[in-house]
Amino acid sequence: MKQKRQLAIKEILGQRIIATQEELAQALKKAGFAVTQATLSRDLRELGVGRVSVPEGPRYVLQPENEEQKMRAFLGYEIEGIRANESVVVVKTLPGRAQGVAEIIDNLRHPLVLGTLAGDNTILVTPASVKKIPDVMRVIRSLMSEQARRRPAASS
Amino acid sequence: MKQKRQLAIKEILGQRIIATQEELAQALKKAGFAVTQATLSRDLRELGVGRVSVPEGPRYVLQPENEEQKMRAFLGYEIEGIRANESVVVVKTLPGRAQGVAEIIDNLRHPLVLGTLAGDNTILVTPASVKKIPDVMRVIRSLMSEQARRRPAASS
DNA sequence: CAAAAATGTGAATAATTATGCAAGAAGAAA
DNA sequence: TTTCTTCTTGCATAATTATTCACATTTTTG
Repeated sequence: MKQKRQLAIKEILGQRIIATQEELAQALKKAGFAVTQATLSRDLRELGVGRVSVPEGPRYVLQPENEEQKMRAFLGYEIEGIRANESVVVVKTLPGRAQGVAEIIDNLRHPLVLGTLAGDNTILVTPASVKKIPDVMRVIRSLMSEQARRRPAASS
Repeated sequence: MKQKRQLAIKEILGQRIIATQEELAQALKKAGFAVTQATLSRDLRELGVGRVSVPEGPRYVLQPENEEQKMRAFLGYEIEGIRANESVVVVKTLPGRAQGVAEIIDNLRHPLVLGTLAGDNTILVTPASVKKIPDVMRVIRSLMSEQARRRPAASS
């Protein structure tokens, strides 16, 4: 039921203007989904729906999948490998993609990552501490995990 | 002062993660702007800043309203169709719009797209691999997604 | 200049959202 | 089936946001 309800939420938000979760609850009720505001709060979080205020008042909006999210969807393809020595982590990417991937890593603002330096197909990731290198590698790998089930990249 | 403060708000939101208006007030205070939550509520509305909840909790996000997105808003109208054979993807556009649309596709610098060649109303998109053709088509279709949503799909 | 209108703000509070907790449902394991 | 997890959800309430009211300041108008 949850899944269908969340689909219904997207449809409703795409159609009419919803200002509050209570209002959304009303609309859902008419569509055959009776839930409380608490559940909607959770649904909206899971859906990544945003709430923006405009002069006419607040309203919920489907967040347009932003550039970074789209980029992230392809990290699995772009990252060729992750290695490390005693002091830094090195990420190998497809040719010319290092800048883009580094950008995404930077934007994570992960406390364990001090910063990145990107060349053409290589990124140098500086960990907050050399002791955290395994953790940093895990973090970067986790970026690819979503894509793990897709077929491995085969180059032309 | 108000104008400078709102500029500062944008900067802060672009830099770090802000979960609440109180938190934003703190950050602003350090930047030399002492205001209350009430004022920030108004500022955020005027700025059109959004608040989205993610698994880690709520956070404020600058709503993307940039030029490219506006361009993309027209893509749905400009793209007439997307087809492919065993080796290339062909995008049909409105007369004279192929160059413009190809430009946008190029700017994606998507790893799965080697390059484009645009005529008057036809674009030839070369995929990184013929095996990736379905993915490439998906990518291009996703550019139109904003429009696709307006067409309410019948659902279960 | 004086009066009137518009603007900006804080304090208090109304409105709304997020969450801790507990309970029921649906599976998974034995 | 029984037991143990894992999900979902509602209730109550904590946390947060939006708004009303009052007041001060600035801007506009006559």
